[in-house]
Amino acid sequence: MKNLKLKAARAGKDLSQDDLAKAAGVSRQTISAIEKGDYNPTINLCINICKILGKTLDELFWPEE
Amino acid sequence: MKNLKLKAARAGKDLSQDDLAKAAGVSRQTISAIEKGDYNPTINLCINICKILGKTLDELFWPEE
DNA sequence: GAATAATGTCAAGTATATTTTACAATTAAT
DNA sequence: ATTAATTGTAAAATATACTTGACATTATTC
Repeated sequence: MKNLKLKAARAGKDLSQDDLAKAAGVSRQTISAIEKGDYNPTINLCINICKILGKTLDELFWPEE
Repeated sequence: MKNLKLKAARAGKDLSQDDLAKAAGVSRQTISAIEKGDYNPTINLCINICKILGKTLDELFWPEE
């Protein structure tokens, strides 16, 4: 399941995957994979991404029903 | 930094580390290490733990100031 | 106070998150 | 239509989450 909330939040800050990756200190592929939804990032990375995008864990990473 | 919120939530459900570990499908050492704070679990595991304990990511895993 | 349950911790192994490099596909700008 | 920027994706390597097994220590309970 894709993470569209992350994609939207990133777009809302006008950041490319590469911009966000650099800000979060990971590779672009990692951001791409998280948005694509086929993997399971660590919570510290999620927290880092949330802080950069001004969102909370629940807003970006809590699964829909 | 210890995760005391997790420890408290677990105690609130009267579960041992081993009980929670089994419910979450991980080893007791993993739960111990998360509570002790010296590592960085995956978000899927965090979500799983939250569901078992009836809490949200923000309640258990968002860092204090 | 002995026995049992719960927890801390360590070392060695396995699974998997993440990187690097690289190229193809799509979108936006000129 | 071309160029540049953004994104999808894949293979091989590296870092690290997580397991297993084992023992020590701290509560609990009898």
